[in-house]
Amino acid sequence: MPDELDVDRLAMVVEDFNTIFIRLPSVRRYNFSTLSVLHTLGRNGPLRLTDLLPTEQLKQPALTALVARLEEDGLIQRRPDPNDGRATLLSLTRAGKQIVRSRHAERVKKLSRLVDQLTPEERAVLADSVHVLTRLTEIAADTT
Amino acid sequence: MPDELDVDRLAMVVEDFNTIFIRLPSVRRYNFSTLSVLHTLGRNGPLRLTDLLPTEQLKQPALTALVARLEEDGLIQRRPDPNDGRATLLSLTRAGKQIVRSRHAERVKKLSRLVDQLTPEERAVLADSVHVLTRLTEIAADTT
DNA sequence: ACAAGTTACATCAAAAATTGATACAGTCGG
DNA sequence: CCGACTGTATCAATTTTTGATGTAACTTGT
Repeated sequence: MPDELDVDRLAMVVEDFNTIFIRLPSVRRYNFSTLSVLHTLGRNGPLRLTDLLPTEQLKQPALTALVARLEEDGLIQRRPDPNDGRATLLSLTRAGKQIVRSRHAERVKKLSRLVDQLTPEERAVLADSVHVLTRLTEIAADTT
Repeated sequence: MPDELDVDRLAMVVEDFNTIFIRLPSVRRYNFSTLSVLHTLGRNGPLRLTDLLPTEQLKQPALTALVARLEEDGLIQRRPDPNDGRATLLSLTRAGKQIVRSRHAERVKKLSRLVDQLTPEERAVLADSVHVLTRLTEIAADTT
């Protein structure tokens, strides 16, 4: 058992965390697309529709419709892009942020309960790895 | 900067990996629900519809319909549950497994490219953490 | 400074996916 | 073996997504 990085297993673990997170009940019944859009907007500040599009698994008309619904529901704001008359800047309202935050909080809660059952040594190993994992996601953000 | 585990950041990192994975193009255009069902069946062997249901974000009629489509497409198999005349056991066909495998392979490839850009020290830290992360998902499986 | 081409988003009808209500056959406890 | 319950299917109605297309705003080359 060499101490070499098992990327296959790393991918599997991430997949499993995904499903653990997905199974967490959401406050209201927004579908996957909706929650993803809220998450992305919460994470990546104001975005134009076109810039939001590639991160979501939707075609443009579906995203337009989804965004319209979310504006109706008071979860996102649309304002003209000062640099481009055709574009609209999308961002979360306070209510939208609240939803993203509360979902994140539930995931933290879930993770905390799991982490509590680790030994102190295991927790220490995990603690050291968090910044490396973060680095990985940063590399991904740059590379893309 | 204490070496204490930052669960909040851990949750964020997992969320970010989720979106990195989600953005990977899928071979054919199956929607989220479909891919999730395939993944779950691939991971958790034959399952009855009722046992599959709680892990998916769908109501029962939608899952029934989805499963019917997947059977049509030759991605899953349905056979009677020998222990319960009402139930059906669902499992992946060879073609279904192939899809799950190839999606996993793409994620491994993506992760590999990211990992390549880490320093050896960072990779070592990550390598040590993988078994702890795996433990976490096992705890989650048990707890649920 | 303007025509031609491109980009950002909207609109619309059609297709696909999801839901709630309900039906029905199989199972279980007394 | 009866009444209650469970597992899945079916159906009509609703919601979501798509492909095609339109329109206004930007850009480029001249």
